[in-house]
Amino acid sequence: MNKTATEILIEKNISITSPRLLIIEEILINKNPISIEKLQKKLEGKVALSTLYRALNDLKSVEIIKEFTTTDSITMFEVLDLEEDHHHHHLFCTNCGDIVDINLSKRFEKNIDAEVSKIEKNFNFEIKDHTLELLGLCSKCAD
Amino acid sequence: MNKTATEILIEKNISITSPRLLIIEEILINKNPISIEKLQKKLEGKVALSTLYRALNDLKSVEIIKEFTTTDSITMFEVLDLEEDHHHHHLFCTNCGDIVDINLSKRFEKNIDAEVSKIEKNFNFEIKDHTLELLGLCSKCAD
DNA sequence: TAAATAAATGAGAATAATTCTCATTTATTT
DNA sequence: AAATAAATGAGAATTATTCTCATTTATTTA
Repeated sequence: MNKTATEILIEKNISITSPRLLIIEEILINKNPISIEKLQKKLEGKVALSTLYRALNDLKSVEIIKEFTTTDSITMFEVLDLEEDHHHHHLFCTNCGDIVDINLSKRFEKNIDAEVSKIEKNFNFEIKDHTLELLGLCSKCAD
Repeated sequence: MNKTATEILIEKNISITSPRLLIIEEILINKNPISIEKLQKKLEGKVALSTLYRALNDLKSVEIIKEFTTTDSITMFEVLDLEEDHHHHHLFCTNCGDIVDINLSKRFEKNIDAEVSKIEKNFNFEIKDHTLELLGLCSKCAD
């Protein structure tokens, strides 16, 4: 069963406040990563802008959420999946900006790992993580 | 043989000015993508900051360079490879921020394409492009 | 469970990155 | 070489984000 926002805060041992709950819930509702812009709109009137930024940083520092920036410079947030292995990849709609989380098959992940170890040797790089980013049009935007 | 900065500007039919030449040369010298911060430092005293930003936008709009943002929000620029197929991937050093261009084997690219078409169907997404981002430590930063 | 303490919030000021304005300079065309 | 068009530099304006501090809310203690 899914954790509630309150449970998540308790688990991470930080105090339970209304802005934090609202923010976590909003990101959870969205299921996929959400842009700061959308978050702002959704929480308009409920959470002050300064609080939004500060609370997002608080939630990041206890690893409840993760921030990343898209290749075209949009700041996004996603809830970190606490229990499961949360390695995943992203599907970007280059038209509306929506991002969808995807998992690759185990078999293909193994393929990637094999290729990655070759690259590690060739480039003398110690690779810790990877993501495959897929860019295109979501069903709505494809018409 | 490699094109000179002047030749690149002529080819794209935009006027040849000293800031544009200096910027292209600086990005070319670096071989790999360069951050706006580094570019700024390198061109300090030679190109006004407002000109730097404007010229970068000009060069982007005629597709001489490409801008992208790293997952941790650093703005980067790279010269687009005019002749060759320029599909490539990036190796990110999470410590010093350096980025190295890499090519995957043809075989592995085909693997990716196959996996990607499955995902297209499953998610009803029209995928146009992909990049594999590898995150880790470059040889210097690994100690 | 109320009082004391600690932490978080909201509003707006401060900062940083980027874009805009406009008078001057440089490039291109005639 | 003169006329026209385009680009530059300096600093003002804008936008995203962080910071400050008085007030409010949450947590701890008695």
